[in-house]
Amino acid sequence: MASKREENRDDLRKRLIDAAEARIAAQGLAGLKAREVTTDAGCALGALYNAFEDLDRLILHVNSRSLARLGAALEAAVPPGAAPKEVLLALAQGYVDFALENYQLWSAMFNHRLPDGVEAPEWHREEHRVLIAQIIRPLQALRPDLEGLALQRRAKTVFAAVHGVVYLGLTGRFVGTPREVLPSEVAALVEAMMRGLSA
Amino acid sequence: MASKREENRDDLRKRLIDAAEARIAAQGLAGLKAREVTTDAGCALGALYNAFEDLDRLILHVNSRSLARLGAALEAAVPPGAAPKEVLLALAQGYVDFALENYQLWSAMFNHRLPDGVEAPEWHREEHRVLIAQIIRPLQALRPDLEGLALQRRAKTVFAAVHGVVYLGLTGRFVGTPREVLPSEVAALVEAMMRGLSA
DNA sequence: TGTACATCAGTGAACGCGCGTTCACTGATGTAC
DNA sequence: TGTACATCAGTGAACGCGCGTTCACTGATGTAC
Repeated sequence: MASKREENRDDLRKRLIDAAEARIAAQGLAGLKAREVTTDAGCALGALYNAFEDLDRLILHVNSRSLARLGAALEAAVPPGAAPKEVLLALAQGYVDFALENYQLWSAMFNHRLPDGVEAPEWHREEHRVLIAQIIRPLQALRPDLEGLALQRRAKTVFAAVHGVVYLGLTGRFVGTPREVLPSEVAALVEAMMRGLSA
Repeated sequence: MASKREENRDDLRKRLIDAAEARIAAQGLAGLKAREVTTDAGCALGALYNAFEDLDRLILHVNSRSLARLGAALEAAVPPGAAPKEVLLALAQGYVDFALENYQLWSAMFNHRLPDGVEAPEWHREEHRVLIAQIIRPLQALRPDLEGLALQRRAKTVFAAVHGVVYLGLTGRFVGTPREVLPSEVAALVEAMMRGLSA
């Protein structure tokens, strides 16, 4: 059983992640400050550096949570027993919805950069793979000719294409698809890709 | 004819843009510092603020140049007299090539953010529209049923999809398409979309 | 259970530093006559 | 063309500030006996 120290430590870590998540959701990744996060979590500034290596690591944990929530949202978006085409369409719509509803947390996942030379830890990369696996399954059914690596690449391409439309649309940067038509444009994109894929 | 003062001013502006462009190309947008840029341009730190409102404005001019070069590269990538499908494919390949060859300048266009509440000037937004126009033309031929606004949106969606694949692939962030297979994956994406579109 | 010591988490003032921007001054260009 | 004054660009030291991180200290939790 956990000692008091471990309990406290885990509790503080959780409070810090909660606070950071709330701050990012409210003000975006750039609005996250060590001072504010520790105040929100009810601890001193220095305690952050006992709980985590640095602020970047804390952000990593927030992103890890977001990724898990995204995965769950995608899973929930797919109706049970749906055909592969329906599954892909549902995943794409689920992705759009998630991005719309969790804009700041979603974009924090893509905009957070570790300092030069620092790699994301393996456990976090693994989480990414799980996400792609959700696309691979229905894609496999549509493209039985694609082998392991080629299939994996194609799944990433499908993801990246949808992501690109959502990202440019939501950040409003550059030429983006307006928010109102995002769902329909993404649907058109995925449908077009599937018709192309199954041809 | 331009007075000596105007000449000097224009010359300094040009030297600053040149220097900033070179710095960004070499070290990325985040590696651009006012001190370095003015040293490179052969002027004092303060002179920057005579020539431009602030550093952000200078970056805007660099991005404007990059955008123009991108436009020219895309135009050059399309063989004269190509069929609409070929045009779209050539544009996409041209985009991949441009991003690969001008990675830092290309990503600076997408990663530069003005301070909160500051909008990009109209002349810069206009440049974005010109880019999309290059896609609209061939797309129009493939989809004569699409009207003005819907056509424009679809063109943006096509652009954003291709951009997404290239962006995630090149930044290596998240799950990206590996660099070696970018061209073939983008080609597959565009072909699929066109088959879907013309169906 | 109690006592003495060791260990480690919590504290927040202070550090450090990067870096965009300003500003008083100098010197060059332009204007009036 | 020459002189006197006005205007504005060039200079770089100094400012200012945001903000992540450290560190000497205090106090709580754990361990030994």
